[in-house]
Parts: sequence; structure tokens; C-alpha cells
Amino acid sequence: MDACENHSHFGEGRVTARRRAIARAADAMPGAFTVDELSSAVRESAPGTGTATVYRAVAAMEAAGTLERVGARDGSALYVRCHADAHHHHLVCTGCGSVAHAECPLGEESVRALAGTGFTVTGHEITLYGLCPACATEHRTNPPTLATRKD
Amino acid sequence: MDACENHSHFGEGRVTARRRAIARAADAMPGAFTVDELSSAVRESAPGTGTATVYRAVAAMEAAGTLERVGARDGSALYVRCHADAHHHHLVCTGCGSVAHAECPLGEESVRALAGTGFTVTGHEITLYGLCPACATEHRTNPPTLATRKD
DNA sequence: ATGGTTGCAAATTGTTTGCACAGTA
DNA sequence: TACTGTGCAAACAATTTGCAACCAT
Repeated sequence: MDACENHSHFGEGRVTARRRAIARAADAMPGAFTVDELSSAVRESAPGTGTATVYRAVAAMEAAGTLERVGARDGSALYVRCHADAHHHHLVCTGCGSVAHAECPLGEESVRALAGTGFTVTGHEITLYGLCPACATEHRTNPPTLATRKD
Repeated sequence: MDACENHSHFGEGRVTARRRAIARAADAMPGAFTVDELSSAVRESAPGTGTATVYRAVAAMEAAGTLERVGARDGSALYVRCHADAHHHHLVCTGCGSVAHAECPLGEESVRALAGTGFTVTGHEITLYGLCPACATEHRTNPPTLATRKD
């Protein structure tokens, strides 16, 4: 329920009912999700939405920085809803698949240590895996089906 | 030319001429490569090698820890030849696609900083992007076609 | 001899695209 | 009105799989 119900999710693109439904479904996703999962979610509130449309919307949202691709599960790409602004990374719970944002764990010294390789590091990609507070307590009550695969 | 020309690359699996050719081609790859690229390379020394075989061999090598998947380029998975033993990460040159190994840049303090999220971090995945010494010098002589995409 | 490996072709499947139509700005 | 979004179906491409022959062990 951010005040950004208008233009934010898709950047330039137009705002249609479909897209609004897709944006809302993406916001409601508990953790990382595949396009197919998002499609299913969308169809609950907006039946008849075509898969291609969701793919196109996801592409638009990714371009707008509203969505970020975080690896893949099985054969399909995984996305997480996130804010474009700050530099951050993702913490994926291997128990339930929920995703949390994490500050960049790379300190200055860390980066400096890499200088020894001769490479000029221009960017990096980090995904952390672990157990969220809830899952850490239950500790293997539910089978870890989500977001465990890398890619 | 390691002394591990025998069982190492494929773990359990049997050692056949094809597999030996594939293993050698993988070792000869300069950086990250797709299965298709590896297939082409293999066919130069072992013509007639089927694509499916290469896919199967790659799967076996990945399982054996001989190969590691590092993201994807376009629609296909990228792999790098690497040693299973030590914990390390990859530095991908966005200029030429070559890959170097890098020590884990996550210091103790870095990890500790993440504790604030409540998550119990059990693992992580890091890929660094940058320019290798050669490309850093040339600096945009050749178009950056390789390994720039995440996934 | 036994069981994993290989090629080929067919089958899957995630994702993209063409096109005609609808809806937004 | 002009242009973008949408559905549907066809097109694509990477990867997988079935099967019969083959080859390490």
C-alpha cells in the first residue's frame, strides 16, 4: 500500500488494469517467484490474463527496477520485488523461500583484497542463503522446496 | 595437464574416449562457456559428439564439482572449470569473458553485520564482474559481448 | 556379462514474437 | 487520434529423454 500505485512499477509504460493487477500480485508475493507463479497469482484477481502479458510486464518492471532477477529455480527465472534505489542484496530463506534485503556485505577492505587479482572490479552480485527467523526455529518442519538452486 | 586425467572430472562415472575429449575441451576453455560452445570445441577433437552427450557430461562434471555454473548468457547456462576443494568465487571479465578465481571477500565482520537481519546465513553466492588486466588496458577495443548478463 | 554411455531424433518447456484488437493518454 | 498494452497461437531455443547399439569394467 505504498503511495506509488500510479507510475512507479512500470517506469514509462502505461497503466492499465492488467498491469495494476500484476503489480499488486508482485507486491503480494511472499518471496522469490517465477513468472509462472506470478501468472497464477495474477489470474486469481484478474482471470484471463495471458502469460505473454505477464512476461512482458515482468520485463518492464525489471527494466524499471521494480523487480530483480535472482537466479533461477529448475528451468525458470526467479524474481523478487524490490526497490531500485539503494544498492543491496538478497537473503533467501532456504526453508520457506522468503526473501529479505540485506546491506552489501562487501566492505572496503574486502574489495581492496580483490585488487590482487589484477582485475578492475566494476560490479558484483551476491545472494545469501540461510534460514529466516521463523524457519530457524522450526528447523526442518517443512521441506525446503524453494529457492535453493543457484544457476 | 594435471595428473587427474583419470577419474577426477566425472567422479563416479566411467571414463570413455568421448568423456575424455570433453574433459580436455573444458580444461582448455579460456573462461566461462555455454554448453553449445563447449560442444563446438569438443567436436574439433572428437567429431560426431552429440550435443546430448555433452549436456550429460556437463551435468556429471557439475555433480562432481569439476564444473560450476556461473549465471547465464542470453538464454543459456554458463559454466567454468574449477576445482571443487576450496571455497572461492569467480571474477568474470565483462570484456573478454575470461574468468579468474577470487578468494571469498566476505570477512568475519561482513558476515556478522548480516546477523542483524535475524537470518541464519548458511551460504552465499558471489560473482564479481570487472575487467581483466588485458581488457582494462585496451579499454573498449572489443565490444563486451560476454558474460555480462546475470540471471 | 553387466550396467553406464552415446547418438539421434523426438519431446519438453520456458520465453519470445506476430498480429489484430482493445484501452490509455 | 496515436500509440501502447493484451490475448492467443505459433515460433523459438535450450535442455531433456527414449531407445537401441556400444564399450568400459
